Order: sequence, then C-alpha cells, then structure tokens
Amino acid sequence: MTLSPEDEVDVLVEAWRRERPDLDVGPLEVLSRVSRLSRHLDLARREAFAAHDLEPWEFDVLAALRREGPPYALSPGRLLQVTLVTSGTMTNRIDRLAAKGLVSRVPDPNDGRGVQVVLTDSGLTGVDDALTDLLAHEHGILSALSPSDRSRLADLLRRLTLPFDKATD
Amino acid sequence: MTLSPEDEVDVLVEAWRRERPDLDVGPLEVLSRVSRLSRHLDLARREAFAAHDLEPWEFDVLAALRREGPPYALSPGRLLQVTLVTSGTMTNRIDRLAAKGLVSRVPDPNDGRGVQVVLTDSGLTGVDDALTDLLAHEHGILSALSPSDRSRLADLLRRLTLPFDKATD
DNA sequence: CCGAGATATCTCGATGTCGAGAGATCCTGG
DNA sequence: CCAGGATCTCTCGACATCGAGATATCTCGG
Repeated sequence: MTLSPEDEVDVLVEAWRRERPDLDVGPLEVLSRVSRLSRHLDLARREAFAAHDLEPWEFDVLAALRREGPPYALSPGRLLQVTLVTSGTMTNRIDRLAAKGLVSRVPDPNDGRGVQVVLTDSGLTGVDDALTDLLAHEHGILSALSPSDRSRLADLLRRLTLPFDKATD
Repeated sequence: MTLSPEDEVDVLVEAWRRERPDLDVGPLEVLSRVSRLSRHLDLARREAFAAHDLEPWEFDVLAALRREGPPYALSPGRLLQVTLVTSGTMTNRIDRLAAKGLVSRVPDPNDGRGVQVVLTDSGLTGVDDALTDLLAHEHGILSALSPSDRSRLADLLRRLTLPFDKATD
C-alpha cells in the first residue's frame, strides 16, 4: 500500500502515520513540501546574489523600487507593505542601503512627514544584474518540469494563495 | 494577450515584464508563489500553535522527538540535522524548552560527550494537541483544491524538491 | 597505554527582526 | 484659525539566530 519513500517529506509523513494513525496527515504532503522548497529557494537566492554583493533582503527592497519604473522611488511606508516587514526593520534596511550607496533618502516635497527612497545609479545596475542571475538560477531549478507542468503548478499555487491575497487587501 | 491580474504575483510579474521586457520572468510565476505561500503558512502555523502556548520553533523540535516514537529521545546533533538550524541555536532552544518543562536533558549512557533530549509528559501532550489543530487549519487551506488536484500538486512539488533532497544526503 | 584526530555539545559576540511608543506633520470639523 | 485625531517615520530594547571557537570525550593506530 505504502510506496517506498522518494523524498524527505515522504519519510516525514510515513513517521507521522505510524505514530498518529488517528490523524489525516494528508495536508503535509503539499504544505510541508512548500515550506521546504521555499527554504531551498532562499538558499539559492542567497547564492545568486552573492556574486553581486547583495543580501536577499537588499534585493527585496531594491527590486520593489526597480519595478516601479522611473524615477524608482517609493516611501518607506509603501516599501514595508510590499516587502512585508515592520517599520523598524525597514528603517534599518534603508539606513544600510543608503550607507552602501544603493539608495538615497530625499524629503517628500508634498508631505513634511514623509520621505522618498530613491534608487541610485549603482543601485539600479546592481538590482538589474542580480535579477538576471536569479532568473538563470531559477530557470535551472524549474528545468525538472515541462512547460505545461510549470503552468499547471503555477495555477494550482495561485488557487491556494488567492484567499490570502484577498484577505490582506 | 495578458490576462487581468488575479493575485499579487500576477501584478509582480506584470511589472517586471514592463520594466525588463528583455528577460524571461516565467520562473517567478512558480517560485514567487512558493515563497509567498510559505510565508502565509508560517503565519497560519503561528496562529494554530498560539492556542497551545507554543512557538513554531518549539513545535519543530517537539515534533521531531514525537515522530521518533518511544522513548521520544534524540541527541542535539540529530535534532539540528532534522530541524536545519545551527548548533548554537539548538542549545538555546533546548535550554528554553527544558525551562518550560517540555523536554529534559539526560546524559547519554554510551557517550560521555553526548546528551539525549527527551520529551516530557507535558511535552508529549502539548505537541500532540498542537498537531491536531495544525492539521485542521491546513486542511482548511487545502479545501480550495479537489483531492486529485492536491495529489497532482504534491507530485509536482516533489519533482522540484527531489534534486535538493538528493544533494543534502 | 599514549597521543592525534574526530566528534558532540556549549559559549558568546554580531546581526537582523519585531513591535510598542515617541516625535513630527498633516487634515478636517467647527 | 485652531484643536484633536490620523498618519508617517524613526528610536530603542527584547529576542532568535548564526557561526567560529572552546571544551570534553571518544576512537584507533602504534
């Protein structure tokens, strides 16, 4: 009945079924794999960025600015919504990115309380180069799947995340 | 050609295509969703465990011991392999779990350098109750998919993680 | 039995994050 | 024009983690 385990999650699920036969541990088959894969992706990202002297958190902030298009500016408040970190963390991140010369802080002309975080030239080229490498890495990871499997997977994942995205409008 | 965006990743991918039309950002469709879903799962886990006064990291350690079956014991070294944290972190975790009375440290009879971390009675019931709640939560998250979609998704994810599991033997 | 190297665990300083609260500025009704 | 509340950013102390190094013990060849 039980196939021989192929990956670490199979082993984990098997152990739970043995120890807690009263529970339906089926959800772990999907969700545990999502968590583990995410962990591996973090490591792969860290590797891809190391060549550009960027930490993953640095890329997250720079990429958010880059996606805006010219003039590559956002307020700290918008940045923390996009990157899902707290305000104290974002202040700290901006400080360090500014110290590295990748962004600069300019006062918001329309709001005396506010600040705009702007990508510098070296920030722009840094994030562009890092993205190119990242996509090459990720393309390699996805080569295990055919194009149609990839879009099938993307679709299934979208259906799982949709309720979360809606909740945090 | 481009459908209207359904989730946050659709928005993100659209922005990149506009700003970097030279790149194939297809991999983000899958991998960005994996990362985001993982983040949401972490929050859901935290919620499910809060009712049992457990942090996610506490559950991780207790669950590893629980899966072993009686006598629910592992060395710190094995625990850090299973939970993918470093030795300093594991020492700290065991200290705090022991202070809460959920595990106890006993010297390894066969190795004077070694220690065995053992689940206490309250650790055992705590992790069992928390797992029950966690699975209920996760079952709800997965209710967006039919049983056959779930196994299709599990299979696609397994094919993606397999190279990573093999690499870290 | 000894000593060298391997192994298990713990120590400790550096780092990144959280989150409540402070301070400054904006907005709106009266 | 003003007072009170909302909003924006930053400050700061607590906390969890990392990772290199310290310490104790084991193993095995000679």
